[in-house]
Amino acid sequence: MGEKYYKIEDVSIKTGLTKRAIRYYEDLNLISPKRTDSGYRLYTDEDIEKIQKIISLKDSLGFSLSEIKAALELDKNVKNILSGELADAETIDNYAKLIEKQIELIEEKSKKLLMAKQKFEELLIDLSKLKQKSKEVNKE
Amino acid sequence: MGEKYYKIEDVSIKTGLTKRAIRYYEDLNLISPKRTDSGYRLYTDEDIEKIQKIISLKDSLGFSLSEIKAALELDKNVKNILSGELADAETIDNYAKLIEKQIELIEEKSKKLLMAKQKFEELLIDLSKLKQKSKEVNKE
DNA sequence: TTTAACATTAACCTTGACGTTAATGTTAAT
DNA sequence: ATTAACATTAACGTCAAGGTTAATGTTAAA
Repeated sequence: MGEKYYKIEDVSIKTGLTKRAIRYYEDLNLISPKRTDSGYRLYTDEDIEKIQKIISLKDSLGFSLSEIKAALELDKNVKNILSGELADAETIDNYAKLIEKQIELIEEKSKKLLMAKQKFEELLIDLSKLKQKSKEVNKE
Repeated sequence: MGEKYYKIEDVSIKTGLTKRAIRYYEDLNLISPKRTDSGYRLYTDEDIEKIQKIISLKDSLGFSLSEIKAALELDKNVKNILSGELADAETIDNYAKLIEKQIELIEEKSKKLLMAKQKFEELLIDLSKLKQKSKEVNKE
């Protein structure tokens, strides 16, 4: 199968990350692109999707790169099990608990986010009321 | 009115931040506690609430301290206007736009958070199905 | 074939958000 | 009056997440 490969500059353009950041993520074993014989990094579409996932987790969840690594590995391990890799009941239970923890963490963050949003929305409403009033005053 | 004041160690215990971090936030002008004649910092309940707000913004939104500062100042400016400080229509509009931006940012983060949550929930479901199957196999 | 535009590693630099240590002052209790 | 347990500032250290620079190799096009 003829897979398409991208060089690092293309990936940089596609993802918005700098080349330095992309290489840094490789240092942390977050991604592992192929190489040409001469040593150039070659990225697949999958690699790029993974990078975009990383960006999203970093920006939205405020996760550190090492937390992201843990989450991605958890995801991968579970998917391996789901696709046939054998695992005993205890292992499965442990993974399930880890996932539950992640979900709880996300829910907590969601809640706080919505609270912050609500505060801003209230401010906005108050401001628009104020604007309305000042308009009426100027009419007279 | 006899306001209650806390010293830095109490604040540290109440908020979970280290004393170093609390002083650092003061360096960044995020908080401005009173001082005793001898120079000891004195915190009010309001100060503590503000610190808790900062912690929440930092952890849930993944905001940097300077972003938090901007958001808190925006909040304060708007509240000043709402409580009587005069401002022309343009100023009000500008603040409104800034608030809208914050809200959009929060919505974006919320969306991504929920997507991540959903992925984990799907994993969890698949895992529990798998567990069910392995139980059945062991019965035979 | 030489040049422009890519790529590589290695090494040092920077910024944010604190940790740590040192030297010293203050307060409350004994 | 002394001591323990607080407090202060100042200064240097650290860690994550890259930025920047230097020296060098590769590739595609003119």
